[in-house]
Amino acid sequence: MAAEWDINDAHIPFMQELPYDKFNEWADGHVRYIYHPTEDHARKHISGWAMRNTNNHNVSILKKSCLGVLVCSVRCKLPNGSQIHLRPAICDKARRKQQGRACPNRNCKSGRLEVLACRGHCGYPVTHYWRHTERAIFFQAKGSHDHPKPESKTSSETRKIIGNSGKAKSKKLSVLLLRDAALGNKLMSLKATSKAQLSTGPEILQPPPLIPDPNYAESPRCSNCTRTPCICRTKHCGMVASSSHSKPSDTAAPFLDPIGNQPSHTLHHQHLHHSSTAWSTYEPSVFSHASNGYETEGLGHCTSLATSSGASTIRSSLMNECFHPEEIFQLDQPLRQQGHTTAVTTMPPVSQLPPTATPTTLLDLGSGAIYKKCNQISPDYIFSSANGSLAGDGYTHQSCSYGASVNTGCTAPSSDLTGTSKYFDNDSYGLTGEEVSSKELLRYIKKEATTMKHTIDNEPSLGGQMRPKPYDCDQSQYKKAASYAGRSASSNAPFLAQGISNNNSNGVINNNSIDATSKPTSYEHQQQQQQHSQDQSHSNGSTNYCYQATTTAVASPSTAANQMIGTYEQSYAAGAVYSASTVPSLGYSPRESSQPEVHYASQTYDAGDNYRYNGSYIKGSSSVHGTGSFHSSSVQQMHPELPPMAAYEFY
DNA sequence: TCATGCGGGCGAG
DNA sequence: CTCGCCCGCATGA
Ligand SMILES: [Zn+2]
Repeated sequence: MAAEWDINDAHIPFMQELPYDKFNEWADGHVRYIYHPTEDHARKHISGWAMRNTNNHNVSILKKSCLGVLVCSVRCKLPNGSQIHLRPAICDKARRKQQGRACPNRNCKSGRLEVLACRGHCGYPVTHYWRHTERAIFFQAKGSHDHPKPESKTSSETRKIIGNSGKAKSKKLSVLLLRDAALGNKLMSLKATSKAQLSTGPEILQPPPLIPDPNYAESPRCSNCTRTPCICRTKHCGMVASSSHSKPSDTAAPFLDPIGNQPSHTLHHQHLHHSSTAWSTYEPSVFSHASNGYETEGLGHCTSLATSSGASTIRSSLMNECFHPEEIFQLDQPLRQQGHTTAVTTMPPVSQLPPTATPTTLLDLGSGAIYKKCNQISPDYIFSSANGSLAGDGYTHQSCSYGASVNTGCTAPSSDLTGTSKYFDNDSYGLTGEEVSSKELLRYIKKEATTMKHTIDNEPSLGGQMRPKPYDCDQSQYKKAASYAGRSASSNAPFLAQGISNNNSNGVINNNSIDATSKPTSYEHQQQQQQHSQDQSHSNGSTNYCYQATTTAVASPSTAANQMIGTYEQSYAAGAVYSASTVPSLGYSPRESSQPEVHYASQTYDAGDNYRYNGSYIKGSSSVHGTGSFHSSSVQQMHPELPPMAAYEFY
């Protein structure tokens, strides 16, 4: 896992080989993924969740917050037992319109659609961050959705089409929903029945639980918050519910209330089981979605939670509660009968699609969990433990990871250099050049510079520290993070620190860095299965996947080669070095723990920073690099045109 | 009409 | 300062 990096980091460590993750449409929980620049879904910032763009005052990082899901005010149930979970319109205006509409469920007379707000991140909507670099598209999610999955875009689109054709849109919709649900349920049931099925999505299934556990286990923190003391409400599936509790009851409350009535509240209180029940209502839809992503969400959380709590059993129970495959199936048929055979027909595809179309989602889940650990752990641990060394686990991981990364970095470095050239290439594409000139850039730069300096010294730590922050609940986390950053900076982490703040922070730049986080997924999958057990151990043990720290990193310095980076890169390189020494790299990899593949080298920045800024800020423009060296990793989220280079470099 | 991005601004903490 | 959010503008389906 690449947990090491954080999107906000001014400089992300880059690895020679990025462990690209499969696209996860339903990323949930604190996960980080690294997608290939050519990954279409990633380029489009697609998500099964209804994510709306939010202004974080950071050109280099696109931030999106979850709008939750449209549910029936009465929480009516569809024939199959599932509930309606429509996709909220991203457009505020359109969403308002949606809200007053009558529930599409034929059987629901009085229900009206209302938005079930997401408060999965410490009481606030789950946020997704996208950062584009030449070689990769970095994705990071903060928070675990405390609501059912909304209809997937594809399904919603289908509905629209159908609706258009016919009038009984609502009805048709309901049908569709049911189908979706059914599919999802089926899928779920299948999953539940055997992991074997996982094949396509096996990862998904397993991962979630596993991942969560470790993370959870390791850190006292709540998955959501990451913080040790869970600020959030989360805890279990209950996360949501719990979260509501814990957190701000306020926020939570609203959330619940809307639902209607009882449900949410009860659920929360009840906790898992109840929650599960609650979810169950939702779940159907969720699952359906799941087809795409797979339900990781609902289940995942639950499972993860459960697992953490211990409960394989729980899980099963949850599954039962949540899924109700039987119901689903039944439903399906009815639905079909109702009509839209077409829809039905479509459905199947959908179900299938998930795997194919949205296969990534599966992975994500799994990976996500893993990541979390790494990420969360490292950061948290780091913080908590301090440094180090110890920390054992977390740290160790970090160290490990870092080390690994470092190593990689080292190795990478050389490559990087070459890469640098690549960067240029990249730059060309990515950045237009422009520079983002904007104030922000300057700000970032300043920040980076400052941070860089610090970081440089410490870079290695970066990953670790930085990351942690991300996960944690915002406030505390952020704050902490910041503090950490500072701390780390002193120590090492600086980089990350910079970036961390998503929102307004400017700091971030695109670097390339990737962390291993993303890898995790890949690893995760692999690892997961293998590791799951490990993961847990992880916590214990340490290492796990991750990152051992090999020192190899050193090479990285060479990376400095990165000259290109000039600034950063070098810094990174240095960082890498550091990492080697200190850092824990994130390494994702568990892969080899020992080996150095990764290379993150985080560079410190110095001058380099500027580049980044350029790049990132530029977003596209930055051609800046022109000189070649830049890597331009431009951040531009939007255009990831560039193919990933082999090397990474920094952006 | 919307989905999406961008970015100014405000307010809370 | 950091964040969350509201709001408007612009673009492209
Ligand atoms: Zn959400």
